[in-house]
Amino acid sequence: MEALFEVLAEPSRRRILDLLAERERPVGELVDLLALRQPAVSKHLKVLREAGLVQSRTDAQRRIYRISPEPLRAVDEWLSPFRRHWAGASTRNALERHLEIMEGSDVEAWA
Amino acid sequence: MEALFEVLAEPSRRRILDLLAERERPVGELVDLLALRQPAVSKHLKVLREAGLVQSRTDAQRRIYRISPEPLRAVDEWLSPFRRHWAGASTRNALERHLEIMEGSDVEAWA
DNA sequence: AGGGTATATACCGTTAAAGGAATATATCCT
DNA sequence: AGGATATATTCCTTTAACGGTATATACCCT
Repeated sequence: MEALFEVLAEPSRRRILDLLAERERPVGELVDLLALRQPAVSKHLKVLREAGLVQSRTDAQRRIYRISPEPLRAVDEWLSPFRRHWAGASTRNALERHLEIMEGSDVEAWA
Repeated sequence: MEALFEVLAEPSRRRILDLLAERERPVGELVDLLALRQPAVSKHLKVLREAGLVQSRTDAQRRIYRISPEPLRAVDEWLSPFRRHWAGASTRNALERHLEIMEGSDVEAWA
């Protein structure tokens, strides 16, 4: 597996990214922080590495992982077309409400 | 299934969202545009509905679907900690893109 | 009422991801 | 060299997502 969104679909992998966004960490530290055994963490790290989301460097027997967030730009870009839609009720401005009314949107009809 | 990122992990579901970001569409139109049978499309739409990512309204026998992108804000927010790491000049571009799209955004307020 | 169209649901088979235990690999230290 | 530590890999089992076919449901029209 290596499709970006599928890599991010795994909660533990997102958690690892969150933890590495704070600071770089060795595998053992991630094992302590996640409710997973070391092999599971190593496997998630492998997936993240192959997706280009993390990098590792060697420190004696340890591998120190750090974030490599470049690929996340793709997620940001994918969101772009939706940003224009998600001006929600609290943030939508008067003009938008006005236009919506003038277009005759039947809000009730939408489940 | 209903965890947001897992919903988005499915390529066909993202494609549906892309298509609905352009305009609302009935199920049959999505079936024509995707390389999937109608039941598969309906199932993806169900998942998207339960995730709050689409809404449907009835038009005779047809169901017209449209985007309901509020949940995607969570993805945008999840990305926040990583934007700090998108180093260099392009970070500024991403920020500008972001602000540019947000309605009523006041650039001063982001200083 | 009955046939046609549009969509949803039920059921099934296939496939793959995820985690654990065991083991391999690499490095350190004495 | 040999043992200890840290991480990666292999193998196995379980679980669930996905797509297909068949069928149910809803609405239209004559």
